[in-house]
Amino acid sequence: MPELTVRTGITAAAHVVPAAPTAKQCRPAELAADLRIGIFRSARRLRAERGSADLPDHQYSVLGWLSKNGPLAPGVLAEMQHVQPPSMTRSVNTLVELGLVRKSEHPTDGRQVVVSLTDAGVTEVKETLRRRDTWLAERLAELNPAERSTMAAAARLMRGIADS
Amino acid sequence: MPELTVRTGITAAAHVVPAAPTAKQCRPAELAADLRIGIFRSARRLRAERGSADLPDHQYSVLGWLSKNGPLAPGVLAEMQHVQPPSMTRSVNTLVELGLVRKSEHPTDGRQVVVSLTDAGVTEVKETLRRRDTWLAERLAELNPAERSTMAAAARLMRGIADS
DNA sequence: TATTGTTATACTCTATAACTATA
DNA sequence: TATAGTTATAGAGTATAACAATA
Repeated sequence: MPELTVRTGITAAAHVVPAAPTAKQCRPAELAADLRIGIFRSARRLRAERGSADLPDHQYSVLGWLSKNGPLAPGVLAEMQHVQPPSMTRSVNTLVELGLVRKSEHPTDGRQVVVSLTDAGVTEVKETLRRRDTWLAERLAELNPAERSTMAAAARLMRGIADS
Repeated sequence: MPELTVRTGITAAAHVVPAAPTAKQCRPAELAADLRIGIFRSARRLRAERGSADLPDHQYSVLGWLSKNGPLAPGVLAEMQHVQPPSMTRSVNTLVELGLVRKSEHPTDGRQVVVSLTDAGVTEVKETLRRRDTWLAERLAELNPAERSTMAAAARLMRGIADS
């Protein structure tokens, strides 16, 4: 358990939730409704923070996946985004025109195309993430250490839930 | 502070986070990145749970706002959804054809139209929320009481953050 | 013959501008 | 004259089907 004594005056229970939820609020059914609202509202607000290219969500996701996974084929990107291949062809072409990605030949398979981020694309991803995290960090900085600890634990639990 | 002694064996600290986050994970900058991922992934997964009408998000939001606020004018709905009036005209007409909303005359102002949910529309909203909450509640039921308490506190903090 | 990607075509959603009806 | 809403038209995004190139 972290000792934050010096700076916060809080010792052992630095991550105790300050205003304890009631037992009712912790029942799965009630909690689900509360949490759903919190998640949707936060996601909506966060998504509004964008990089300077101000891309639509579906185009930004392409940059996000390339940033996370490295160069990918259009077919793979289409599958990731749950769209059909022709739609991804269109999105990728738009991003090429914007100078955010490039298309290159596959080294061994002449049928395939490899899509990768340009420097501008890398910058756009970084800028978008930076703006979102800056906005969120400013809000989190207004919380007290115990509340931040709660959010840190919740962040990990939400990732587990989403991946289940 | 709630006493959950009997059922959980946990007394004073029922909402203590089980695996305490490290101090680093609680710093606003690091926490923001973790939380952003948790929020986006959870929202994406939750949004996939829909009612039987399987409406696109923008059409479902109209039902959601009507459900929350009662009958509204198309212009108000357009403003809420940040779209232009003609777009909302189209969405509302689609929902009318689906039998989920109705358009009526304004009692005093002949220019205005009042959009309200039909019984089918009410049912669709309830079903969507029920499916999302059921899915989420099942995941939450797999957590231990302390983890659920953490999520309950986080839910309230997220609503505060989103509304700030 | 199967796979990868693109082009052709149509439908949906959105926006701006012009129009109708009412205040 | 101002307001609420619709219609007209055009620009994106997506889907299915057909096509081209390669394995």
